[in-house]
Amino acid sequence: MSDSYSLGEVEVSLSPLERFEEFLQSRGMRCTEQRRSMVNYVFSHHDHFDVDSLIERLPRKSEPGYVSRPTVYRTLIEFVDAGLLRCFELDGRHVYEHDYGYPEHDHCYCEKCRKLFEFHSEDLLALRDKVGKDMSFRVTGHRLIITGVCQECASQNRRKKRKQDLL
Amino acid sequence: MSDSYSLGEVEVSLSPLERFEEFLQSRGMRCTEQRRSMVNYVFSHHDHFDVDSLIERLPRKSEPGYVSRPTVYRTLIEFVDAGLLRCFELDGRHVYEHDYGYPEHDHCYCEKCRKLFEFHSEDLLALRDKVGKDMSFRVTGHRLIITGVCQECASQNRRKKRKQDLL
DNA sequence: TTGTATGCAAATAATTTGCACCAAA
DNA sequence: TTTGGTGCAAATTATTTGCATACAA
Repeated sequence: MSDSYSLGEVEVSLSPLERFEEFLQSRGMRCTEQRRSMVNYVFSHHDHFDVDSLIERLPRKSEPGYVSRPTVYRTLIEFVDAGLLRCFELDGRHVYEHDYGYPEHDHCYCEKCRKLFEFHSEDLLALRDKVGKDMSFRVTGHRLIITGVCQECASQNRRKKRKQDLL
Repeated sequence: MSDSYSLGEVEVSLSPLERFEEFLQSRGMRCTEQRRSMVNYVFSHHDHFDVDSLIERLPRKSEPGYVSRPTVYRTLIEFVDAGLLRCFELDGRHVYEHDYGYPEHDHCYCEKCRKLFEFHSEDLLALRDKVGKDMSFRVTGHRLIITGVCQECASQNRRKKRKQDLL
C-alpha cells in the first residue's frame, strides 16, 4: 500500500478514515464503531446521496455496523465539518457528495429524471472571483446548478412524440 | 397612467395584478380577495422574502386583507406558476423574489448577516449555454449562489480584531 | 347555481433534541 | 473512571392536505 490514497481523480495523503480520525483527535472526539461504519459505507461509493439512500445501504438494526438515524444525521454534519463531504439542498432535502480527494465541480440537474451530472469549469471560478472583486465580497465558495433536461430524457420525449405522431 | 408598467428596471406591459388576472382567467381560476391582497403586499416591495416575513407584512387575522397561512403557501405557488415570482431554497426554507418585470440576476450570500446581494453577469449566461452544449443538456435555467462575507461584515470583523488587539 | 377557494385543524416529512444508558481513552 | 456518544422517543420546523363552509362567476 502506498502512502498516498487515490479517490476519484485527486491524490491525497490520507484515507478518509485516517483524515476523519485526525479530525476527531483534534477536537477531543472519539472514534466509535458507528463513525467507522459510516466512513466505510459513505466512501465506498462516489454517488450523490441523501440520508434515506445512505441508510438503505447501511446495515439494518441488529446487524453489525448499524447506525441509528439520529446518529447518521449527526455524523454527516461531522463529515462536512471535517471537509470529507459537501452538502447542498435540492427539492427540499439535503444532498451530500464527496469533497475530500474529489475534484471541485458543479452540477446540471435534470428536471425529468432528477439525476445530477457533474462538470468542471475554470471559467466559472474566474467569473466568481471577478464578481467578488467587483462587489467587494470576500468569496469563500459557490454553488451553481444548471437546470434542464438531460440527453436521455430529451431523446425519450422525442421517441414518445414520434410514436404519437403515428397514431 | 401609461399603458406600460415599470418595476425595477424592466418595462412590462401589464401590472402584476393584471398579469395574474390573465393567468387566473386562462386556467379558470378566480380572482379572490385573498389573491388580490397577496399581489398588493408581495409587489409593493422588491426584497427577497420567505413565508414568515411575508405574513408579518400581511394584515393580521380579522383585519381586511388577511390571508391564512395555507392560502399564503398556495398562492405563492401560483405566483411562481404565473411567472411573477421565482423561488429557491436557502438554509432549509423557500425564498421568493420578483421575476416579472425584474431583470435576471444571481446572488452573493453573506454567511455572517445572511443577506443576499444581487448581481448580473452576461458571461455566466454564455458559460451556462456552453456547458449545456458540451454536455448535450437542454438548459432551461440555472441558480448560482456565491457564498462568502459581505463588505460590511468583513469590516466589522476587522474593527473587532483591532479592538481586541488593544486589550 | 356551480364548482373553485378558503380557513381550520390535522397530517407529513425532514431533521433535531432530551435523556438515560453505553463505551472509548 | 471520566467524559463523550448512542439509541430511543419525542419535539421542532416548514409545508401540505382533508374537509366543511364561503364566495366568485
